Amino acid sequence: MSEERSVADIRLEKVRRMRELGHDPYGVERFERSHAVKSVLDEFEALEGQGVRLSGRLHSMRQMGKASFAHLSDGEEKVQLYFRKDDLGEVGWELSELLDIGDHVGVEGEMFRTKTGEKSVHVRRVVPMSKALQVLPLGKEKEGHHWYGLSDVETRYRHRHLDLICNPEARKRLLDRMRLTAAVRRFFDDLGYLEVETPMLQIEAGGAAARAFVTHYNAYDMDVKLRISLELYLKRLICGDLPKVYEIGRVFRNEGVSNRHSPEFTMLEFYEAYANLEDMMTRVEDLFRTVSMAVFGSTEVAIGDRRLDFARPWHRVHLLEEVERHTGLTPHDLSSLETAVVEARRLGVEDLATKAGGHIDLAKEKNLGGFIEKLLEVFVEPTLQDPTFVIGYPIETSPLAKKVPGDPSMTRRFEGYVVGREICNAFSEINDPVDQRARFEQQVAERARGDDEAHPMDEEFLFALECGMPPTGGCGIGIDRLAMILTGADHIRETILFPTMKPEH
RNA sequence: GAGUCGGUAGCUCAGUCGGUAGAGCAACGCCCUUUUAAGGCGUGGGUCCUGGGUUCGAGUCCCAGCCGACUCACCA
Repeated sequence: MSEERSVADIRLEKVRRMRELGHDPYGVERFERSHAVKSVLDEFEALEGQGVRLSGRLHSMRQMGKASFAHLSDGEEKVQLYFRKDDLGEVGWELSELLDIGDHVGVEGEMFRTKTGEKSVHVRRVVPMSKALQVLPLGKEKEGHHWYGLSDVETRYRHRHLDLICNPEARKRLLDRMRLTAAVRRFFDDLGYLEVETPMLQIEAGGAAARAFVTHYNAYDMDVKLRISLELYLKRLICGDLPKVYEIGRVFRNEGVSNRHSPEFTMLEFYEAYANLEDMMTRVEDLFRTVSMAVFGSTEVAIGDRRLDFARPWHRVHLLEEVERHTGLTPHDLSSLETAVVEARRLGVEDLATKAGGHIDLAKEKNLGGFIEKLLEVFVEPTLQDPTFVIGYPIETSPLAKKVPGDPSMTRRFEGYVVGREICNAFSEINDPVDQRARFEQQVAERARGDDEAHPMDEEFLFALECGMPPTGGCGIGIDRLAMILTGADHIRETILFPTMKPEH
């Protein structure tokens, strides 16, 4: 017995047999189809009895003597194929008998309905175009139930092609994400923005508070870092009198992973000269409306158990007012870390945080700005279900944003929230080189005190500012998270084709 | 980084008290010219994640490690 033959051996034998019959599946270079599968189903009434040419992958097979049935998928829809020995001739029939689930084929035949009413192709010619040497997790299904599939998430991420073949929901979500990116591009192109590309390898990675990946540049024998944001180079282009620029690109942050964090993720940043914070809000509102229309065909999107309508303007609230509303801490209480901690103790903020499902340890708070953002995160964020802009962020955590006139502790910065999740970060950019230098110096001092995520000094950027930058509004949006929210994904990896994974062994 | 849970056939999973490794789908052979979870008869298939240990005997118990999931911490 030859029971030790592997599936691959058996299928390679079938390839040899096909070649003996005069057809080399791997020799085929092209096959011109007349229709997409979806269109032969949609236009069936007009096509019934007409010849069609289709191509795709076999998802199921039912052989029954001198006839057989199969389902062909072109990635979008599936249609049934009907093979009959009498109609295919000896060679054609034998070729069809050598087919397996997973093979790519082209077929020629006419549309008809079977006894049970299924729209099908009565195949007159079959052209095998590649053989699946591996067993694919495909097979039988009926009315939503299926007797195959790939649910192990590790396998789905490591072998994403199998996920794309077998799991229509995963496939749709990933495709939606790609269409979303395309819609974002179209949005900015239509507004007259210029799409640019800036360096990924940098001597010092700046523009955000994060740890960078380090790699080595052999030619210059020096270590370089992978970018953690797009910000500083894009603003240097604003300084170069490119008044509207955007970039969609990968940034890298050497930090922990979670369902909302991937070490490499796709950032959108856009900058517009002579525009301010309020203009950026308008841009974000327009962007969400346009993108949801382009991807989902509606400005109304169901997210979890909520229906959001991006046709409506977003709520606008002020950070300190919201914090006061939820904690009782007044702007005056929050004028210094010391008084803030005293007042927070008096109000029992730690217990309130626990009740709200968060955690605050007053003894651990190091600076006022960080504490305020912590309060925002624990008490305010969960309440921001409808699209909302939170305006006015503390200066310590906003080293690239203009100060609020008359209030040197606050900046002209906002973040946008949807279903309690932060989705964008924007500000009126600092264009005063003296102010910017002072902010960097503050950051460098933080770094010296052990904060390895503080911004480094960037003399090149400062030089550009010194040459004159117009007033500018800027905004950053994490594309993966945007896709997560809009497609209802519970893990960021569901929106990334090939998420970072440790090697299997 | 910490805690909890998981890893058994190509896929989805079961495996009792420690006693010969199981099912469905997929695969292979035969029959079957409108089936659709096609059907009938038959067959093969395992590094039970890895390495140690306990035991007459380990998929099962113990220890260590690897990979993953979830929760938490940092971050967007």
